[in-house]
Amino acid sequence: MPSFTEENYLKAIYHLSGSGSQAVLTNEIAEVMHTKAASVTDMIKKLSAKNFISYEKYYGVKITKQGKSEALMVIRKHRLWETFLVEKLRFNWDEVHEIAEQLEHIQSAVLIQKLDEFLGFPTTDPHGEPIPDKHGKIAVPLRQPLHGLAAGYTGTIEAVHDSDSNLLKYLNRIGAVPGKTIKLIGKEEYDESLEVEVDGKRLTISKTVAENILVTA
Amino acid sequence: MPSFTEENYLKAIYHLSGSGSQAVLTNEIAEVMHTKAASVTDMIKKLSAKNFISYEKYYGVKITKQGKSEALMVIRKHRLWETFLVEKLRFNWDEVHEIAEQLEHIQSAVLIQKLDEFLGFPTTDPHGEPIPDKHGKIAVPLRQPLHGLAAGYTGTIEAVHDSDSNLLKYLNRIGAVPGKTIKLIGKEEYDESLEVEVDGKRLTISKTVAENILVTA
DNA sequence: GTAAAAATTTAGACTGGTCTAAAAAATAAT
DNA sequence: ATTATTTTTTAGACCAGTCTAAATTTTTAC
Ligand SMILES: [Mn+2]
Ligand SMILES: [Mn+2]
Ligand SMILES: [Mn+2]
Ligand SMILES: [Mn+2]
Repeated sequence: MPSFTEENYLKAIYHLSGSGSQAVLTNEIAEVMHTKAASVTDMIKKLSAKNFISYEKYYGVKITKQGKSEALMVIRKHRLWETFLVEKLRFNWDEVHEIAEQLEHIQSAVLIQKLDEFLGFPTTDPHGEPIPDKHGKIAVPLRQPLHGLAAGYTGTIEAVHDSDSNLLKYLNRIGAVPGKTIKLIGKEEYDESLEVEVDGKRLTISKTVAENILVTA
Repeated sequence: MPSFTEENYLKAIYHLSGSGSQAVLTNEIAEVMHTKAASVTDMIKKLSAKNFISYEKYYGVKITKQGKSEALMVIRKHRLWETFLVEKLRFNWDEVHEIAEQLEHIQSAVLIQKLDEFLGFPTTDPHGEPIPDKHGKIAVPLRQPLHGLAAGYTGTIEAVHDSDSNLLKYLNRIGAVPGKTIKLIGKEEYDESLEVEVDGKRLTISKTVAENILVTA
């Protein structure tokens, strides 16, 4: 079994690799883990020794089948707990990520199965992210950041990035939540801000915000 | 904030001290923590430096007001999570202790308040143990192990010790659960087994079992 | 009251995870 | 092609928590 810390590394590597396809570099891991490259190299060796990743010196790491499976189980737990916190305990969607970071490491296969059942086998978490099933199968939806699309685009908000509480509070305030239709009216060249229409309301959002809104392709 | 490990030590010391009244010896702690006396001495120094306990060399430790408060919060979380697992996730009462040992260390005051509310502010856990309130106030009930009482005793089962899953399965099978009336018919001198009547049924229980059943005084 | 036994503490070492500073390899610039 | 820069790895250290073995203190036995 991977340790608490190893689970966090595997999750980060999985996400950085685009669900396991590309190789991930040491510095990329260091950045998202808020740690130093030297620490990452140490951990990489441990994960490699346990066959969770394959490692070629100076050329980054690739997650293995086994590592991917572990990562997906942690992601499943994280998203189920977030759903529980919002649906059952009535948390706001901006308050749950940090708590789920802890809950995702509780070890008990039965627990997570019963939790899944209790929640009615949800398919997405409060931020629109898909929840892997008990076999680690996950629906990989086609979607892209709103920033980068051309003016005239119309689509549906599929998910939003969940790690910044202030962003989520803001998105909730302007009604930019998963399921809503969003139109891209125009782009401002100077600061790359976007003129959009969400839920019938016209407003301007910054580049940073637009990068965190994921819409249908 | 105390660490994961420090919380487990504080909880053990609190229980061993009889809710904080008596001093606790190094070897007692080592035994319940499944560790060695040398490790306990090391930890004692850390807990003492943080003012969770007061420590006199060679004469054991006493838990402080602050240490007691921390211990009670961990106990509160443990018992609320056990209640959640049984009441909401439909676990059997013998399956929840180990999982609650992990869940009790999740850090979030809001979480535990919302959980308490979700459960309808329960006052006892699935094994009959009282749940401290958010201020750490706990009802200290008068009760004693069934073993040691005199033949002829009649009373109510208040609680049972919860750390052994096989014991709990057995108690459930014979109907010796909190709330039930229990009569002590007689004692066998040889092995200190007891002849009892639980829920109208006559049966013999061993000394070990009787030590784990807590009844009204 | 001294000796033996038991309990406790110290000394030194190990693992997991982290860090800084220095060395080595890879990439970019000229 | 050599130099300069960036990335990555290694070397050595630290902290939390644990261990074994040895030293110290307390308690028990006679
Ligand atoms: Mn999250
Ligand atoms: Mn985490
Ligand atoms: Mn318990
Ligand atoms: Mn615990």
